Amino acid sequence: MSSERDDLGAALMDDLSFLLARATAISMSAGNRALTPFGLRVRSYSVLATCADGQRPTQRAIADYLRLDPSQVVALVDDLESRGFVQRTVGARDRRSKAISCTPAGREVFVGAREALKEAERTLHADLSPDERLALSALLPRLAFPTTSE
Amino acid sequence: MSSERDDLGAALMDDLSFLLARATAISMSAGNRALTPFGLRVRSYSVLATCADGQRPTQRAIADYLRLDPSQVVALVDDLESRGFVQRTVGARDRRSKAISCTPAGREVFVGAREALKEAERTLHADLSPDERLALSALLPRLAFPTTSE
DNA sequence: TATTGTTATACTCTATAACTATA
DNA sequence: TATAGTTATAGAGTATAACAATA
Repeated sequence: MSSERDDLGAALMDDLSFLLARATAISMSAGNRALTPFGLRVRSYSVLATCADGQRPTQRAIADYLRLDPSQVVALVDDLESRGFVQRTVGARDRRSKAISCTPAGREVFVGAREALKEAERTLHADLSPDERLALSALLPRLAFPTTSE
Repeated sequence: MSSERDDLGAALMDDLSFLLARATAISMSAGNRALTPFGLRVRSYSVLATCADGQRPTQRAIADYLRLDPSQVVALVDDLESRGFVQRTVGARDRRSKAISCTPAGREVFVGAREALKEAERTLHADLSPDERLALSALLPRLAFPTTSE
């Protein structure tokens, strides 16, 4: 071991893309592990989260927000719907669209899953100071939702 | 349009994992696009970067540093080697290991690729202030190389 | 016995294109 | 014509297990 960090790839250490990718890999790995007891993965959890607070987003809105292709959302909603966590409802005004709503069962699993995720994140970022965490909470949204049209 | 950001998933907006994942997706997409002219992808570029400055890391060291499975490194090095960008050399002391070294051709393509990546990143993060960029450069390594053993 | 690289396999994720039904 | 959802498919990334050569 002895810290691979300093030894290799000096060129990569000031590469925000690389750092983001590595941080995300660690985070997703821990997240998926934490969500396993709930039968969810980071991906399906995030879909559930878009409707868990009582909103009824269309699949298109979910796709845009999560930055997924609409066809991926189909599969994710299929999965969540087959387990009774969400429901599709044909749009009233626009009958092409489907509003996704969270069932009580979905809401329940979401609440537990969210706690498990938060706990995993706490463990993972235990060595960050409150200030650092605050700074990240302010900075990451800038990267995740850039004004520059991707 | 009209900013999907505020509308959906309030639960996700304070979720560092989600923000990381979304930022990474944007960054990787832009990175892969920028690297296309060089016949590289973010993944193969990062392997090249570990030896481009003249170091000769083993595949195992590369796997640890990039957080890849050793079997993935095999495929990536195969690809880079087949195009003459890197070379495998059997380790002198430990004949099990293979030192990966960068060829002049590899070095050349790396330099161009690195510039293209930096340029893409500049465009993507154009709306960040120098202070914000500095803060990210300090914070992201903390997430990418946590002291907590993953 | 343990480790490096390798092969193989299966699964997840990503990216496209095309189709349907509505608008 | 254009858009929401869907289906299908191929390619890239991830995760495991097992094996040969070497330590």
